[in-house]
Amino acid sequence: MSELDIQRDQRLAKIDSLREKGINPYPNDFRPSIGIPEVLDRYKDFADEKGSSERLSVAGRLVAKRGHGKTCFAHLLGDGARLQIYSSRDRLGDEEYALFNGLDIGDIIGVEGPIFRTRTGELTIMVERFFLLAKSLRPLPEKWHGLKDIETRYRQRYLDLFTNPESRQVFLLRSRIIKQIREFFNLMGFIEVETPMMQAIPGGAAARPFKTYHNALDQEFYLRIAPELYLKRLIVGGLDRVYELNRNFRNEGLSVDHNPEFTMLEFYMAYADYKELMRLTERLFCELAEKIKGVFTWEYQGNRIDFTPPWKCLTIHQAILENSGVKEKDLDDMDMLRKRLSEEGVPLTGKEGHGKLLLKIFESLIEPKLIQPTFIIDFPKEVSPLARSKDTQPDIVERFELYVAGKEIANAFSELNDPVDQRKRFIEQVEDSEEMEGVVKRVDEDYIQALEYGLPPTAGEGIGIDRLVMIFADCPSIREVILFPQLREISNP
RNA sequence: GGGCCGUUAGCUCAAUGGUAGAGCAAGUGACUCUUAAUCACUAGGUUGUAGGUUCGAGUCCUACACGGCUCACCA
Repeated sequence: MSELDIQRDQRLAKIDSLREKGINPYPNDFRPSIGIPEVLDRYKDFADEKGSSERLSVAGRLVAKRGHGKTCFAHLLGDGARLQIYSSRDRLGDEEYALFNGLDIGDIIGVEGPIFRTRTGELTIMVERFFLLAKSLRPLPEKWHGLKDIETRYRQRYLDLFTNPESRQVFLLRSRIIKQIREFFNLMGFIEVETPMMQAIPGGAAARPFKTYHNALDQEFYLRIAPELYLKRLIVGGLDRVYELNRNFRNEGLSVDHNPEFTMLEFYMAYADYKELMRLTERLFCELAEKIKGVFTWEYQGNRIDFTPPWKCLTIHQAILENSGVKEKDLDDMDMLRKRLSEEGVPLTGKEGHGKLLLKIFESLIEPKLIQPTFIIDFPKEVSPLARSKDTQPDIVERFELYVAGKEIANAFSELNDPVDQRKRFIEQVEDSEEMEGVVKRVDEDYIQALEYGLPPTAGEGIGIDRLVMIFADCPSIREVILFPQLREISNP
């Protein structure tokens, strides 16, 4: 019998013995009068060693216990804060005090009593009554080192959350960021919408989708890779400012920057163009920085990132010339670009057009070097099938991507609203695209039809929320900002 | 999918190819202001799995599983 089984059996035996005494080990009739962080705040200047006149009732997880014979100190963890409690045989009497000593670290309990400050200065509740609220059967991770094993932290996130305060902080930060983003867009008159996660034609991006099946409809669906085409249908429908903050699914490799399901903010604004979205994006990030961090600049993984506007803005050509050693005359020379890419070890199919080659050069040579917030503009039309062309340069589109810390954080453009042009580009896309395993490539005629009714001139943007949170929380991996990152299922042979 | 690294008690970690160990957690006892409480004693292991080499394997070799990093894939 393993150590774990022994401890579980001991605690199961305790449950039996409690039940014999008529004590329910899992009651739900205790109501705390105050949360633990509030106790610490309200009584932070309280200095009485004798105790308060008012009695508090608080609840939390027992995380430390120090018995001294006829007295016992312990700590309760609630809402991420720790509060000391003190029980003594004098106060509780023999029977109750024995029950208190029978509590295990990990148990959820409620206590009632006055508050006082110990000789060593710690705010403490004098336990007059206590209640077991949920018996814990398993030993907790080590009290000093916490839970270190990365795999266990992801698989049993609940343990990570209550043992490692830094981890808890990351997810509180994530929640505040998302709340602030919603507030930002709500105040600007955007409405939040929800569009299908299950799509017959996965559009709005070029990624491999997950496939699923609906029994009653007898039809295959794809989990969405982007909400884009549905959101623009809503703009056609007269919802002039919409945003959706929700999950996308892409059936691709996993990495520190990629999780198969990830959270994306997409928003669309009628009667605006990509230049306006650049200004809006700066404002959004500055507001987030100010409200969440209180500063515009902080360290991310050893690099100081400065969000003070205006941010750097480079055309994709400028970025390549500035950072790669590629000569200006070579930018239009497809053979030279190919040569350089093979030198970099980038695999090519041979079918890439000029725009695709440029983009690959940019992604392999430039992207990792863009540490400070940088807008990249003037993307080739060839790699932007949903973006509006520039009136002056039809091969270039009105589009920007935002890079921070070498990561793509946002992608935006003035939307293509010419249905004839859009159909042409969809057809080219279908013809040119490599056959992806199990994915039926076809033109989204329903979307074209919507465009034919008239899409107002519109600008739209997608922001990767997980990556944004990584930068705000200084996390090296996307798994640190996703509560339950995708891991392989443990197989039991 | 490739390469490198890792996997030892519930947790955090040790252990030249030679008897698997510590701290925390657990159990028993002592202790009425402790706080990584202290002190004494006790129990807890198929060293990720399966093979192999060896007189002898946690340690060396092979395969597999899971994870981390990285490369590839990736609008």
